[in-house]
Amino acid sequence: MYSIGDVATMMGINPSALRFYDRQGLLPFVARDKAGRRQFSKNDLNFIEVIDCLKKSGVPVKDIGHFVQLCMAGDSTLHERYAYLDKEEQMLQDKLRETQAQLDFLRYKKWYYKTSVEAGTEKIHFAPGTNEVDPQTKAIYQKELAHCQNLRDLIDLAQDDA
Amino acid sequence: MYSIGDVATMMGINPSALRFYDRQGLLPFVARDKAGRRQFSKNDLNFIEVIDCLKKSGVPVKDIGHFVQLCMAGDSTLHERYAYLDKEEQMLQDKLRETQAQLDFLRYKKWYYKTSVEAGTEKIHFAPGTNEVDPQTKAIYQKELAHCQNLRDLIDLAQDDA
DNA sequence: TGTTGACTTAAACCACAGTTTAAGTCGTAG
DNA sequence: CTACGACTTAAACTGTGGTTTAAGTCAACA
Repeated sequence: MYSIGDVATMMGINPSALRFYDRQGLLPFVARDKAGRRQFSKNDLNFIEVIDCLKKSGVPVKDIGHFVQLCMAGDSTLHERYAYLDKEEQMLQDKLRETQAQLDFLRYKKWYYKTSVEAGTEKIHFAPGTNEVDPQTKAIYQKELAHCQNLRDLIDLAQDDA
Repeated sequence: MYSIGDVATMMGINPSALRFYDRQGLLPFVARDKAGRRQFSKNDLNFIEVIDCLKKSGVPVKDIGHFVQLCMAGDSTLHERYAYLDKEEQMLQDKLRETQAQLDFLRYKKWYYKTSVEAGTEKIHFAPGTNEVDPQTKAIYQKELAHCQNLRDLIDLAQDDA
């Protein structure tokens, strides 16, 4: 059995946060000693691992509470629990794709600034006679990207960025 | 030139959110017409694309404001802007790895529930004579994962999950 | 020449996810 | 036996990221 402080240390979660989760119905399984102190079992830690994973995946506290309720209800909710995790898997896969898209865009801008730094001015990307970025700039990057061997050569500034 | 409503529609951002970003100093470059209405240029949309990317990457509004200030300051900040995006690239790469780790864990739990549903009870994963998950359960999954051809066969329930 | 509809502002309001505070209860080590 | 540290609660507070409201301005169209 572990105290709330033990769990907080082991899981890297603030004790106040654990009490907050308890208040929100995420920890209905946690036992208490005679003095009313929370006593976490080894199995409780498995639960908290799931809760922590869902939390880090961006699932709202109240939704996690719903899942915990299903867990408390026994074998009749097994299918529903599976379906819930299946949905979350899809969410995470989407999130992974989105993050990748943001990374791709960020790398384009890194290239934009790498080449600007090398040229000493951002103007190399402006449409002639304006202070606006040439609409073709991104297409140029994408062409270079398609032809390049090593992404790092394309977007990383040599050494001196430290 | 585009109105705030045009931009909101094109970028999929609430007009109120755009005004909020402006108040927070994220849109100092936006022009106004005689009546005080915001007029967004094509180049402003490039900026908003960057802001939107950073926002979706989880960068706090005030940090984005700092980056925008650098952009306003001209060529002398090119290197700093590059370094900023380089740091954000690392952040996003870390985030990608974290999300992948959460996905891996979620898939373990999907397997846990798939096999439980197939058995009709969660008890197949409990240590004998207890109501606690056997500490070896995850190791069993990882062994099966290492040997399996197709992840979907391992963790997806046949058809009827619809 | 109204009267829409889209815009403007400041200020109030909201949800979410905790964190902090204040007051109190235990168990144990000196 | 008392003092300390770790725990308990309810309630107040915080920060972030907006959204909503109220009151007003303006351009264009019937």
